[in-house]
Amino acid sequence: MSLEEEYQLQYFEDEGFHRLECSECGANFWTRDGDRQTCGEPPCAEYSFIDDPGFDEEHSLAEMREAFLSFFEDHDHERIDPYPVAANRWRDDVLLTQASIYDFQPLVTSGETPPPANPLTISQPCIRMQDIDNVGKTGRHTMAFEMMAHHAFNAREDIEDPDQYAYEGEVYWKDETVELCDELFDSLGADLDEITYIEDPWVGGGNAGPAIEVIYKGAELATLVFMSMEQDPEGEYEMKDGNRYSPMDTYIVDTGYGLERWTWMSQGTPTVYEAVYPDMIAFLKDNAGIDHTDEEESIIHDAARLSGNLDIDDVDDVEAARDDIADQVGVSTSELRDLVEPLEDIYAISDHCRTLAYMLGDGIVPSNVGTGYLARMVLRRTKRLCDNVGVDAPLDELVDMQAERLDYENRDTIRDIVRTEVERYRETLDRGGRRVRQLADEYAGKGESIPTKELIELYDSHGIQPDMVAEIAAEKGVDVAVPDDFYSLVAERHGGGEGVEADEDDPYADRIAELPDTDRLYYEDQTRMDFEAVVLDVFEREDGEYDIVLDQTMFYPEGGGQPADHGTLSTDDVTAEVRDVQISDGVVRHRTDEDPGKGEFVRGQIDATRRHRLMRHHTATHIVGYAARRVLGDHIRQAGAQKHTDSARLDVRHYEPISREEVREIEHLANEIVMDNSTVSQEWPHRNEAEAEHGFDLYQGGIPPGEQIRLIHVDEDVQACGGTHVARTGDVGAIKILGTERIQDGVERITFAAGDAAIEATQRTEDALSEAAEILDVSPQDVPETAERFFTEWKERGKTIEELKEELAEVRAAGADAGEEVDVGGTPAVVQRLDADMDELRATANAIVEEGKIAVIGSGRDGAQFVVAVPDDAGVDAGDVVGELAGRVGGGGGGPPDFAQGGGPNEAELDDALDDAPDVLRQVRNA
RNA sequence: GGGCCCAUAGCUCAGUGGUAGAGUGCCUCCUUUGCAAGGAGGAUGCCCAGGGUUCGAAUCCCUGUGGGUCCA
Repeated sequence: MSLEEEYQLQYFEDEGFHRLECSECGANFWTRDGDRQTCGEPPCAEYSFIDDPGFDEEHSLAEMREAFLSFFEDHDHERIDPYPVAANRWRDDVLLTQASIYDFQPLVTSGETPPPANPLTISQPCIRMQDIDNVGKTGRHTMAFEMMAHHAFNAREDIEDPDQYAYEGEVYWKDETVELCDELFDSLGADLDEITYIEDPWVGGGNAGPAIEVIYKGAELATLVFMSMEQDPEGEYEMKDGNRYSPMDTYIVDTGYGLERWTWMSQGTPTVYEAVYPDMIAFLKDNAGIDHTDEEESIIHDAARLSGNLDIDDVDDVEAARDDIADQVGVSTSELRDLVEPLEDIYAISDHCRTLAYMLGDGIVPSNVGTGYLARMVLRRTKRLCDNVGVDAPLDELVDMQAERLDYENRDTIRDIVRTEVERYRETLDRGGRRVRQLADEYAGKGESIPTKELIELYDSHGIQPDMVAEIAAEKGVDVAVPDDFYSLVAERHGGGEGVEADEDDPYADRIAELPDTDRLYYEDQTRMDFEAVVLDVFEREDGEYDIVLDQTMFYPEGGGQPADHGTLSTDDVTAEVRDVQISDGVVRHRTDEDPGKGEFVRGQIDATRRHRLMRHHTATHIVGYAARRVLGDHIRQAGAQKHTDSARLDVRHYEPISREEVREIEHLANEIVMDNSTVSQEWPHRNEAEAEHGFDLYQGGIPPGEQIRLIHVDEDVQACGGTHVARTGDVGAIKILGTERIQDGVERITFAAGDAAIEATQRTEDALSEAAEILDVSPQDVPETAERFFTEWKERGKTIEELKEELAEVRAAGADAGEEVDVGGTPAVVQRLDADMDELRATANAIVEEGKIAVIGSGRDGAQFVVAVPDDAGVDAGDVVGELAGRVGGGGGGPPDFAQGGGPNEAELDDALDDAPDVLRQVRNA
């Protein structure tokens, strides 16, 4: 079954639309103009709005956004504030927000959670990294953009249980959506006859549905998606991805209107960038000293208009079209290139700076993982573009220009981060440059070019772009051939083998699924440590332990970085020790050593000391996180946390190491909050209200499911949290930060202890110090100074010993107590036993050689060891001698011909071996 | 989260199992002296930590720590 009939809209009929087929591409489309030939979308048609804007008035970005949002507000839509560009703040399957619908996935689109409003309108900042190479060059690609949209969330009315989903009934569907689109165009003064609605079914992420592309004057200005089907092997519709789909109970209007395109359309500038970033472009041109004559200006303008009319979808097309365009505007290709390329860089810089402002403004910290890595990549690319085109304004200032325009409040932090990153990049380049120069020298010496293998290594392990290698190598006159498939070669190095970790098989998942959700009493009263319950089921495990399911429990199951409670479950006959508690699908399982019996009443008793310690550490984690945010900046966000009974750790995103000074400040502030002894409160608001009031910073520890979420208030800090907490901050007792460390780039770990654990931790540190003080026999305050003195003295002593050994060796060699002296083919040889360490043996042997004699020294200090040293021209290979001698003591040895060492374990054979040494020497000489 | 690279003198780095090196900077002296510089000599080191292999480890293996980098 096809989707053709899905497009037979009443609205089209009422308005007298015609369904036509494009003469170029064959696509079906709807239009008021019955004589129309093509669908209107490049390459079937050309842009017709350059120098001839499609709307009545010119709009700036802000004006166009406002026009759109207020239009939909006037048509009964609620205006929603945009979400962060860091989509991983509310979902864990993507890094960046790439469309407005991302804001409502997965919980709203699946019907689990109601939308914040219905219908709604929004202008959502988005970042798409996949077009990064095209930005600036094609005239219309941007990495940062705003997707203006209106959404309506519908649920079918003919389903069995209307309460099954978080929204009910139909708000509106296809006809109204197209009508709204048409009216919006009309309100801006567009020529409605020029609009085409192309049938273009949509598939993505397991969903599908009919969709319409809206084309006006050659530009795709909107996409209207009617998400209504899900993948289903039995489904009646086969879509273009080859899979089958069937209708869903929920169906959603998902529209996307590109703010930049609409703004561009209203201005008719040659490129989208000029419509969106007029101020920034003017600033950058001035800063880079780009100044065009009127004639040049008109060449650039014409070239841009021409390339806009071409089907230019990526950089390769630009290159291919350049000759053609140069020809048409009447200049040489290289002239055109020289005029246009600096502008392309400036366009890209403007766009990238806005991208960075979004990312950093939303609290992304550059790092080598996740969104942090994407931010770093964009930043480095932008820096390269600036250097390339000769923009010398500091990058942090450029990003700040955009951050200011976007009304971010954390502009100082953003500038700080950019400065830190630029400096870091400079260091990487320094390091890389040195490395490349060295390699270039090496290959220049060999008269070869730098091989691909080295290029890959330089890029993959050291972050040096191949073109940079080529540049530096050229200075040294060395060739570099960069293969076309360079980046796929890099990818190859990373291999494919993704380890799929299978979830642990739950042998009784079916039985668990049938049990009711366990009533979790610890949310009602976090301080109570005993309770009564009925045993609903008992599962005997293979290891002889039991999993007990109760109707209700006070036991906290492991979760949110808080370990499970321990304690006991007892009947009159049995007391079962609870050693672990887990929750799955709302059912709590208590791991015990005894079976209290299914159907029995049990009394539960929590190990109160353990729980209290965990509660203190959990509340303390919130306090420390809040204090860190106050001290280090608003970007501070939890990257992970784990509580224990004797300490806890909090990982936060931050762009530089936390200094000792900052640690002190955080500790002070944290303890002030403790001393304030304010109430720690919990509430269960609707998630939409919670998000509206507190933003997504709620989800520090992960994104909880469900409509109602639990919020914990500690001082001014609010977090969605499922853990157990003390009643007042004062109950935490005290907070002692034990240390900070960088666990990965952009993530700092703060380890701390709370309550009695803080005291114990302090005592441990003090014990260590006082023990050290005792050993050094000084007071604790003097330990650092004394340790330094001792260390220095120890080093000096080492040097003195070294010198003395050498002197001793010389005296020995010269003295009469030298060992047996024999003649080996005219060269005197000294054979001697000297029970000393290797250093001394070596020194002695050297001293003997100085006198022109062969030295054979043996030591029984540590097994049997030999050193053999031979003066020049003695005709004896020291390595052979040592090899022979060492063999006799069960070992081996070797070394250069004039100085060898070796040994073996059999010390008893040492003297015999030394006795044989003269013979060995003669043998080796004759060999 | 995964892959790769690196850790040796204050700095930049050589050193692939056998006596720890170079350049630069530093110190002293000499020459010259307005400065820059030139010459001679000298001092530098827990070779990141711990374990293993070996007669012997800066070097090989394992673990950890710290840093860098690429990818999702």
